[in-house]
Amino acid sequence: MVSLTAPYVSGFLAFREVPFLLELVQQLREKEPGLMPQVLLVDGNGVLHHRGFGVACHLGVLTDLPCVGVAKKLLQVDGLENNALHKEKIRLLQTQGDSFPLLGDSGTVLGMPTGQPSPSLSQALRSHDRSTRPLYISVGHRMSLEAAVRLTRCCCRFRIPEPVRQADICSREHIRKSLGLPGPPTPRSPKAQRPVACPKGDSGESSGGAPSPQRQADRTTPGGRRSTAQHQVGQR
DNA sequence: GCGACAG
DNA sequence: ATCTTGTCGC
Repeated sequence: MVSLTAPYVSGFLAFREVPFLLELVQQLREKEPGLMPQVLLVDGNGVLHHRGFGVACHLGVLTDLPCVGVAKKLLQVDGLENNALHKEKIRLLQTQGDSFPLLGDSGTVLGMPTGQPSPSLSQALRSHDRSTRPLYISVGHRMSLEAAVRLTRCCCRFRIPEPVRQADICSREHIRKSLGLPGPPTPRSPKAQRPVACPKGDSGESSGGAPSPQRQADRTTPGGRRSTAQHQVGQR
């Protein structure tokens, strides 16, 4: 558990989160070098960024590890807009298959939106779903966009790639345990469960070698209505 | 008032 | 991020 000091400002996420992520990597290097991941999936953007250098780039440079930016929303930069046209392209991803390049006004390919990851794992997808929100994959460090997209999709059991999802789940759990526990020790009723993100079908097939552990995690709590940003964060 | 807004 | 609302599967 750490305490964040920097507030969240769009475009400056790295300045808030990277110091803690970097420290985790360094601790790993020192104490458990055998567990050092070959690549990090970072919750945020890489080059898909106002200045072409999002948190995934930032962390990549400081750790010298390959990094992939995995964002859940389109950061509207370099002329990219989450407008009707874009949404239509996203909607087509379902049927068209994979993804398309996000080309900024500058002529740079900034990223790739990816739809539902593996059709083989989710065939019930076609029940009449519209909620297909994409992931926005961008290069962080030392990896091509194509490899980043492939790797990310291989890690997806649900919408959120499993390394990111598990970091999320584990960090929330850690925080919940740390601060009293209004949680779920008894999943009693078949009704009152926490609805999980994704769709319906998923053939229970797990890829043998999820190739990449990863880093990431943090949850913030409003921390009172003081304007001073004192947020609490879980790491793992 | 309205749109933006990675997490 | 957090919050609501709605849908679907078990």
